[in-house]
Amino acid sequence: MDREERRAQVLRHAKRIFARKGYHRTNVADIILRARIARGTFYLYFRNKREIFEVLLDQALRDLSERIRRIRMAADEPSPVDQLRANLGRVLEFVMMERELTDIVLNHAVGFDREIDARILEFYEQIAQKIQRSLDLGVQMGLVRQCDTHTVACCILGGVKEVVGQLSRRRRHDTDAIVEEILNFGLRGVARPELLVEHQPAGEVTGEGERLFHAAH
Amino acid sequence: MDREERRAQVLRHAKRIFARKGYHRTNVADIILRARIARGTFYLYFRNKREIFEVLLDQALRDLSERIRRIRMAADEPSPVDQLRANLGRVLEFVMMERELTDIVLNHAVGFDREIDARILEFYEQIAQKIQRSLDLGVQMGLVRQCDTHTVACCILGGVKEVVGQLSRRRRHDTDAIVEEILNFGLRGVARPELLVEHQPAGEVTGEGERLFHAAH
Amino acid sequence: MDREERRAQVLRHAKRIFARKGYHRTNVADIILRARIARGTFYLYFRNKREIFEVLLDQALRDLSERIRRIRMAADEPSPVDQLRANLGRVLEFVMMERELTDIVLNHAVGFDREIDARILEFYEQIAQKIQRSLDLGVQMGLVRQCDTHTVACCILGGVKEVVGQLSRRRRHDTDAIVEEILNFGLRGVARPELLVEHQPAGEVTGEGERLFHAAH
Amino acid sequence: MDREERRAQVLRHAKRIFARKGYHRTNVADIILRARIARGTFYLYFRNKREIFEVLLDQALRDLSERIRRIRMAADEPSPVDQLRANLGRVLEFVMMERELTDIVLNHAVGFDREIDARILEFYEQIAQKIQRSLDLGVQMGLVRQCDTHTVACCILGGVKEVVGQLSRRRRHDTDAIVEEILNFGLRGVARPELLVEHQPAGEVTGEGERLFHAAH
DNA sequence: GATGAATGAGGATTCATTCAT
DNA sequence: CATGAATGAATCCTCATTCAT
Repeated sequence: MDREERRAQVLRHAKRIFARKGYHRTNVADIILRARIARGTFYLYFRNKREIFEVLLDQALRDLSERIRRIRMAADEPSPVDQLRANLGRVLEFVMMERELTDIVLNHAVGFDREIDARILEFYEQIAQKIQRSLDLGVQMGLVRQCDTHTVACCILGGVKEVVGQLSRRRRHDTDAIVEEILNFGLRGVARPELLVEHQPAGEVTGEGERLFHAAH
Repeated sequence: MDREERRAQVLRHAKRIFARKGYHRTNVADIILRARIARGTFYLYFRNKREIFEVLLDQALRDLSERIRRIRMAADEPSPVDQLRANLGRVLEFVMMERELTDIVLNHAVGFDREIDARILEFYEQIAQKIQRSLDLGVQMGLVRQCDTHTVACCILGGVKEVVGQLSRRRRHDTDAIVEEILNFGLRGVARPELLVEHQPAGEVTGEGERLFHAAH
Repeated sequence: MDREERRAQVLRHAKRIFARKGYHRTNVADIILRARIARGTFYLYFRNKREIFEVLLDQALRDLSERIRRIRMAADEPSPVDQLRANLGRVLEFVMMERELTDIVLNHAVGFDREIDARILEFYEQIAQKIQRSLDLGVQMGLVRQCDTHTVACCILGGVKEVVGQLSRRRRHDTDAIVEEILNFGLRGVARPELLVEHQPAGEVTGEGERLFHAAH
Repeated sequence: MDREERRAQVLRHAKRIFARKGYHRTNVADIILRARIARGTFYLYFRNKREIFEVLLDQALRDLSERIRRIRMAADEPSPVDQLRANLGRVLEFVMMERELTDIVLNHAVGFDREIDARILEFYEQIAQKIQRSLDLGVQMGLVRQCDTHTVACCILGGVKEVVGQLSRRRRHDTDAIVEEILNFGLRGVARPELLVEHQPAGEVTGEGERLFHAAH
């Protein structure tokens, strides 16, 4: 077997175990047992237990980072809302595909080690900043109401994290609806209220979302 | 020294250490060193390392639970929004007072042990349910828009958790403003849009919040 | 409460616990719990855990020693067989009365500590010697057949120990019959054969024992 | 070094130490020091301290059990007395070869742990039963006098145990004579008296044994 | 490269004994 | 005398990592 292939195989097994038991309760013994390799072989591919965990973590963080793209306001881009929707969709797609990695990022990598803690914190910090910058832009453009964009960005990030945690735990697959629900909640939370209702008949409830989401066009 | 006093003293020290280093990296040696007691003395007050952690965790969960009260609709109660505000205020007050416990609940108690994991999950689950029930009630009363209240409840819970995490990390104290910010974001996210803007001049932004928050009166 | 009385009370409780769990598995905590005294009080009456055990052991060894009397051949003494019978009877009486002490002497005091091991070994050694001397005397008097009296003495001692162990474990009380049985077995094992059968009709079996036991008169 | 070889080596050292100091006073440190292995290596071969002790105990009990064979009455078998002699010989051979194991079975395994206590008790119980069954058979065949075979079996077992204990402590090697002595004592203790003396001249003492022992032919 | 036996530092827990009140 | 909180040495066991084959 090719070196990279074997390494990937070990990573695959480790991922499942770390996700299930967390870093501390996972032994090297667990990993080599599942990966069907010898103790020494493990150390041929990874410097130590910590490294294999970091590789997995980095992989997840990098992938997630790529899935969350900056909102662009160019004329040839989709509407900001559509860009948000696409971001959210990609994140949830990752979650559904990589439940184990999600679990690791979300739960098992905190309170672990100064350095790794810091790395995760920084990752979330970056996302929060991306969100905050988008909000600031929205305010400038008259789409987002005046608010403490830092706190609101946290709220949004936290909301997504919590829903993501739920999803990774449950076997639900109706991600599109959930994306819509989060988007709806978040946008209403930040939108300037004038953009939400216009000449709307009392009973009609479902249609409004669509209007909001496309109001920026 | 009185028994309870001594026990509390040990707990106090353990709390700081667990918060800083997490359960696994904290030794009994660390705790007894800080608490200035002998090895055996520790085991006089706690069956084992796990127990002292559980005591701290339970203490936090119980305290937090008490701070989050069910929204009541009786005539002699404050408005629902005021009740929400009070809940949030009490939670943030706890966070500021008990940064270490907050840290433990938020970060260090997950991926630890099936049983403790389950206990924390259940705690959050209960809060999510409280939120969801409030939302359901709001929908019935025509205050909250039609939505997937489960997902939205998750979003709200997650938002609060994230902000709380931020707060426990930083030395900020403007909690009242933050409470207001979260409330504002959350309420707008769920309120029926008609309740948000009524005959409002375009420029006026700040006044609208107040109206919303007291709309239920 | 009087000092000696209290000491005796603690000893009584310790005896039961040592018998049931042995020295090593018995904690000072067990003893003070049962005796309803404080930790420090224990050390007021006994230097340490070992001492209380030794007191019990010595008590048992001394009592037993007194119950096993040297066989005397004076004209005004009962027959040697009756003296043996009386010895055995007294030993079994002790066993039935002091099951716990018996248990301690028999089982829980070996492999414990060089010194205590030696003391017990010496005790048994002394009894074996008493038996051996009696046998030697019997040989001289023409009652006992030629044999390796040391080995035979061991056999006899061991036989009694084993039966005693059985008795202390079970709730049987027919000690007299057992005394007779042991005596019968042992005497036949050592008696000169001529003394066992004399002009005896083939079928008669039960009577012979009596003749043997009183043959020395 | 081969796995089994290494394991055996550790067992060999542990055997000596357990025999000398007993279970409780023996540390794992003692064992690994003697066996010249690292702490962890010990736990590679044995789950814990208790297990290595049990392995040794079981080994002894199994070996001993195999050395004590049921007395068979078939025409092509040696005489019952010869079978007894062979059994005794094999037991004493074991004792001389495996003094340490003998010591463990005899002394260091009692009052240790409910389960192990029970196992040893059961072992002796089984031997006692074997003896008792042989006695019952002897009674049926008219070789053994009427008696409480249970008690007598205990006497015989105890006698052997005591002699065995003596042997394992001392450096004697004249086992054949001792076997003969025990046999002689035991057989006389149980034999029907008519079988012991027949037309025997007064002075002749040594010959009688032979006759008895071969009477069953 | 692959193996897995060996290592030993590290950490949790117990319990006999002391001593201030 | 009596108490029981405090002590800390002793001991078992785990597990990440190394290294000779």
